[in-house]
Amino acid sequence: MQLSERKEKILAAIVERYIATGEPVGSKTLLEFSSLPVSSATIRNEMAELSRLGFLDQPHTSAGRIPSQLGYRYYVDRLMNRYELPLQEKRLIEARLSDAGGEPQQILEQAGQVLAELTNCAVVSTTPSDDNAVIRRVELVPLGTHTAMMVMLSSSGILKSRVCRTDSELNLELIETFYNIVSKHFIGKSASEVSIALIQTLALSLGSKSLAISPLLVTLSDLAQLTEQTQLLLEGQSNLLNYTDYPNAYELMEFLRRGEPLTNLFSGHKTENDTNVLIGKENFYRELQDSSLIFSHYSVGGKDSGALGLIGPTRIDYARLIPSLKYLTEIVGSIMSDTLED
Amino acid sequence: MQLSERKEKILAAIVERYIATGEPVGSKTLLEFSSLPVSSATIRNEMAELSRLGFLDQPHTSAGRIPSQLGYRYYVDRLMNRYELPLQEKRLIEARLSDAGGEPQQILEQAGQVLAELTNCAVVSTTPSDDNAVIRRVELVPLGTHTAMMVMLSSSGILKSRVCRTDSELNLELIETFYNIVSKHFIGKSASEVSIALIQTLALSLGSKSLAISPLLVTLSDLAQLTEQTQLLLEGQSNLLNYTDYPNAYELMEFLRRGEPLTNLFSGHKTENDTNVLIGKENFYRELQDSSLIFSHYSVGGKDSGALGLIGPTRIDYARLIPSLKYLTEIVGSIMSDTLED
DNA sequence: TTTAGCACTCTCGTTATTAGAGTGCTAACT
DNA sequence: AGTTAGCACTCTAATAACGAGAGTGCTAAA
Repeated sequence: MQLSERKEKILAAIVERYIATGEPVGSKTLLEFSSLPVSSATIRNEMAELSRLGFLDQPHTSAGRIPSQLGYRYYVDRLMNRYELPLQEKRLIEARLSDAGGEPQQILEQAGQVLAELTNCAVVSTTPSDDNAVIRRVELVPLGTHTAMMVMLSSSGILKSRVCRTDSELNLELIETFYNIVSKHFIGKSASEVSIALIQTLALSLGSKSLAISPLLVTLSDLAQLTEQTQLLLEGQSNLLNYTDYPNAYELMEFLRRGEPLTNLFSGHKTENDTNVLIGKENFYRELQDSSLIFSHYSVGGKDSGALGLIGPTRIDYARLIPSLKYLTEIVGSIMSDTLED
Repeated sequence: MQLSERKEKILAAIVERYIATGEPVGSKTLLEFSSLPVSSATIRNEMAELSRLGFLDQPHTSAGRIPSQLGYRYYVDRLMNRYELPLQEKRLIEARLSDAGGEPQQILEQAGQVLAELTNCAVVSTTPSDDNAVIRRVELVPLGTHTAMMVMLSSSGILKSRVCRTDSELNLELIETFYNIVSKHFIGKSASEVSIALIQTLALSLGSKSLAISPLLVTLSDLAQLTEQTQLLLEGQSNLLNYTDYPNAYELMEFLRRGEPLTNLFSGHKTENDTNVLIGKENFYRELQDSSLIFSHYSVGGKDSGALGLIGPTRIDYARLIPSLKYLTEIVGSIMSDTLED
C-alpha cells in the first residue's frame, strides 16, 4: 500500500519519535517535532486515518499513537534513511576485529562484543558452515600414559579438540599407526563422511591393533561431528535488561541460550541476500514476538556461511542498527576470507 | 556469640522458612512450622531478643522477621545441616562431566551448566592457573601462502590458538626454522618466561631470517600470554532473573561479565581450603552486596588451581547449595587431574 | 518462665477523586 | 475540498482516604 507523502512524513516522525523516547506520540508533540506546515488538528486527522489503515496503535483512547508492527514494517521498507557509520569508527572496528585471534569463533566473539556495545542489543552469531569443508589436519598430543589430546582443524579454519582416553598404553607405535590411518583415510575428507560405519570397518581391518586404536577413532569421529556442527554464539545478553518495558527477559534469554531455533532460522533464510528484518509477530517463535530480529549473512570466499543477528525490542533504532550490522557482517566475512586464502 | 539452644532452633527455623517462601516469618507461622513446645508469645519474646542481638531484621514494625546478614552467617556457620546429593544424582553428574571433552574449559563449561541447573544460581568458574605450567607443544598449520594457525598446548592442558600472518611466504624452510627455535627455546619453558625481550634477542640472532620469522614469534608470545591468563567462565546468568525481589540484575550481570574482579577475589582467597561463603555486605564489591557468593577451589594434582562459584540472592538454600558446589569442585578437580597424569 | 489477651502499628489492597494529556468532532475559514 | 480552532469527552496516572489483616510488644496472670 502506498501512503500519501504527508502521511509518510507523519508516520516516519511518529516512528522516530517513539523509538527515541518510548512514549506514545501525540499530535501536539509531533507538531513541534516534525516541522510540518500544518496544524495539530490536521495531524490528528491523518493520524486517525493511519490508525484505521493499521499503521498505528493506540494504547488507550486518550493516549498518543505508537507504531504498529505494520507501521514499523512500512518505515523499514520505505521511509527510513540509513545513517552510515562514520569512517573513523569503521577503522576502529576493523582494528578490534583483526587482532581478535583469527579463528572464526574468536572473530565472531569479538564482532559480537563490538556490535553489542554499538547497538545495545543482544547479538547472536553462527559459526561458518561450509558443506565443502574438509578435514585439514589432525594432531594427537600425549598427555599421560593413557590419555592424549586430539586436535582437528578443518579447511574452513575451525579448530576443535577433545581429550581421548585409551585402554592400552599410548606408545609411539600406536601413535604412528593412528597418523597413518588419518592421512590415508581422513585428511581431505569432509566431516560428514566420517561415519560410524567407516570407523567400524576401519577398526576391523586393523586386526590385532584394532582394540588399541578404536578409542582414538571414536574420538576422531566425535571431533568430525563437532567440526561440522554450527555453533551459536551469544553476546550482550544483559543489554536486554536495559529496556524496562520488556515483558519477560528471562524467557527470551533462555530461548537465545538454547540456540538451535535461531540456528535453524538463519540457515532457512540463507537465500535472501540482504539484511533480514523480522518485527514482532512476524517472528515464528513465540519468544521473539515482542522483539525485533535483524540478521544478515556473512560470506566467506563468496559463499554465505554464517550469520550475525541483533535482538532487541521492536522499538529499536532500525535506521542506525541495520547499517551497523551490515557493516560488521561484511568485515567478518572479509577477515575470514583473508585468513583462508591469500 | 553463642545462642541458647532454643534461640538457635528459632533462628534456624526462620532462616529456612524465609529461604523457602521469601515472606517475612511471623511468630504464629513459626509456631506451626517449627514444632517447638512453646506458645507464640514465647517465640515473640525470643524473636525480639534475636532482633536486639542483630540476627533478625524487620522490614517494618508490624511485619514478621527476616534473617539479617548476621543471622545467615550464624546459620551457615553453626546451624545448618547439609543435605548430601543422592548417590544416583552424583553418578549422573559424573557421566555428564566425563564426556564434556576433557579440556579444562570444556569441563568447566559443562560443570557450570550442571551446577546452574542444579542450583538456579549464576555460576562462575576460573580456568586452572598453575605457576609451574610449561609449554608442552606448539603446532603451526599453514592456511594460505601467508597465513597459518598456531596452536599451543600447555602442560596443564590448556589449548590456545591464533591465526598468524607473515610478510614473506610461508615455505617449508621457514616452518622448519620455526619449529627448531620452538623446540630449542620454548618447549618446557613456563609461559611467563616468554618475554618480549627474549623474542627480540632471538629474532636478532637469526640474521637474514629474522624479518620473516618475527611475526611467528610475536604470535607465539601472544599465545603464551593467553595460556597464562586465567579466564572467567559464566553460566546460568539468566537464572538471576527468576528472583523477582532482585534489585538490579543488569548491574550484577555486567559485573560478572567483566570477570577480573571475581578472578582476583578467587585467587585472593586461595589459602583457605574449604568452601567460602560471602553473604550480602560481606562482599567487597558493591555489585555483590545484595547477593551471596559461595565459592570453592578445585585442585589439580594436589594443588589449588581454579575455583567454582555460585551467585544468587542472600536468600538461597545454603544447606543444599554448599554441598552441591563442593561435590562439583571435587569432581572437576579429579577429572582434570586424571587427564593430565595417569 | 511462660502464656493469654489486647491495644497498637504498619502495610497493602481498594475506592474515590482529580489533573492532565490527547482525542474526535463540529463548525468556521481559506 | 482541505484545513483549523475550539471544545466536550475519555482515559490514565497520581494522590488521598480508608479498612482489613497480620504481627508486634507489653501487661498481668498462671
